[in-house]
Amino acid sequence: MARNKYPEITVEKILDAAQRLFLEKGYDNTTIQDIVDELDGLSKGAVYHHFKSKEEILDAVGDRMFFANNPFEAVRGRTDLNGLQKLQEAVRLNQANEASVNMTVQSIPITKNPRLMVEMVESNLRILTPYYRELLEEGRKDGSVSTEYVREIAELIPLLTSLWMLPSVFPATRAEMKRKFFFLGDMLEKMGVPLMDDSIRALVDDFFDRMPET
Amino acid sequence: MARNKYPEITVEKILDAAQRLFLEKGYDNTTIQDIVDELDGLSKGAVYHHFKSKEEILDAVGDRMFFANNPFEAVRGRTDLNGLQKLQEAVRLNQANEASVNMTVQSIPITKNPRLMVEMVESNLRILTPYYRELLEEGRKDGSVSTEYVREIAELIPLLTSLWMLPSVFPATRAEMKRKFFFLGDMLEKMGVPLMDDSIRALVDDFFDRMPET
DNA sequence: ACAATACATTCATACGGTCGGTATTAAAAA
DNA sequence: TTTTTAATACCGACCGTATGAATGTATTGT
Repeated sequence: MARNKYPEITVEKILDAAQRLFLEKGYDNTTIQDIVDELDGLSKGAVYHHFKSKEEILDAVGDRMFFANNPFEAVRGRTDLNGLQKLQEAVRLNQANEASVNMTVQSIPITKNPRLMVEMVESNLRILTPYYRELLEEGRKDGSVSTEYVREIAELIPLLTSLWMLPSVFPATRAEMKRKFFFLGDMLEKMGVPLMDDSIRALVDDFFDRMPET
Repeated sequence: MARNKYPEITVEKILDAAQRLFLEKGYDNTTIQDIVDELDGLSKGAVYHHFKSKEEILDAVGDRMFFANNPFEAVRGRTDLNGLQKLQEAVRLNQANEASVNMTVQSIPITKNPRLMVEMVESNLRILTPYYRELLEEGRKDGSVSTEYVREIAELIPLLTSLWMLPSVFPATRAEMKRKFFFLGDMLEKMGVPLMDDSIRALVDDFFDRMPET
C-alpha cells in the first residue's frame, strides 16, 4: 500500500486499534506488532511515522478518552446557573459518558494494566481538576458553596470517582458502589459542597442498577 | 562463586538491590542485569533460581516494604485503649515508618514508575484496609467512633495517605500538603471519626516542616 | 554415594525502535 | 499546462537489548 491522501484517518485507525487492545489485554501485553496486525495492510513503519513511541500512543488514547465529550465545556456559558448548579449539571452530563467508559474499562483487571491506570488518573487530574476548581471557586463567590478546601476537593472528586469507584481497582458489589457514592455525597455536603441532589442520586441509583453484577 | 550455605541471605541481597534500583530508576527502567551487577559476583541464573520472574521480585519488594514494621500489630494487644485510641496510636507509630518510606519514594517521579506505584497502592489496600476496618468496627462498638461508613473509610484512609499525599503523584508544596492533611482530619471528624488529635497534628506538622521543598 | 540445591553459562526469542528506500501528493516554477 | 521540487505516507529489513528457558556444574545435606 502506498501513501494515503488522508493521514488523519490512519491515525484514527491506529488509535482505535490501540485502545481496543489496551483495554482488552493491557498496555504492557500489547505489542506494536499486535496493533499493526489490526491495521489492514499497514506496517510498523507507518505507526512509527505517526507516533514516535508506544508511550505516545498511550497518551493519545488516554486524552481521546476524556476529551471525547467534556461536560464542563457544555455548562460554561450557562449564565442562568450558579456555581453549584453548574457543578451539578456537569456531574449529571458526565454520568452518561462515565458510564460508557466504565463499562469498557471494567472488562480488564486494571490492576494488571498499571500504565493505563496511571494514565487515567493523570488525565483525570490534568483535565478535570481545573474545571472543578473553577466551578467551586465560582460557587464560593456566589455563596452556593462554602468550603475552605477548594483545591483539595477539586482534586479529590476526580480521584475518587475515577479510581475509588472503579470496581476493577476496588472490588465492590453494586450495593457497595452505591454506598460509596452516598458516602461521597454525605462527605461533600458536610464539607460545604452539597453537590449530590436528589436528581443526581436518582441517576446514580439507576446507573448502578443497570450495572451487571460481577 | 559456587553455592552458598545460606540462600536466604542471597534472597535478601537480591531484594535489597532490586528495591534500591526500582526506587532510583523505576521498575521498567531497571533490568535484571542491573540487579545482577549490584550483586557482587552473582549471576542472572541465581536471580532466576530464587525468583521465577521480574514481576515476582516486584511483588516481594512491595510486600517487604509494608510488612517491615506493622504498627497495627503493635497496638493489637493494648487493652487499655478503645478503638479510636488504638487507631490514633497506630497512626502515630505509622508516621515514622511512613516518613522514611515517603522520603525514599519521593525521589522518583513515580508517575514514570507505574508498576511500583500500583504495587504500592495495592499492598496498602490489601494490608492496611483490614486493620483499619477492624479498629473502626471496634471503635463503633465501644462508642469512640460513630459512622455508618466503616468499610468506606477503611478504604479511603490508606488510599488518600498513600496516593493523594504523595507529592510525586499529586504535586504539592509543603503548605499544600499540610492543608491536605488538615482536610483529611476535618473530613474524618465530620464523618464521625475524630482521628486526628493535637498530638498527631503536631507530629504531621513537624514531619512536613522537615520535608525538603521541591 | 546420591539427591537436592545454589548457582553459572549460554542462548532462543521477542519486542521496541531505527533507518534507508519508495511511492504519492501538493505546491512552486517554467 | 507541464515540469520540477519538496514534503510526506508508508514499507520492511534490521539492530540492540531484555526476559527468561535450558543446560551444566559445584557444593551441601542425608
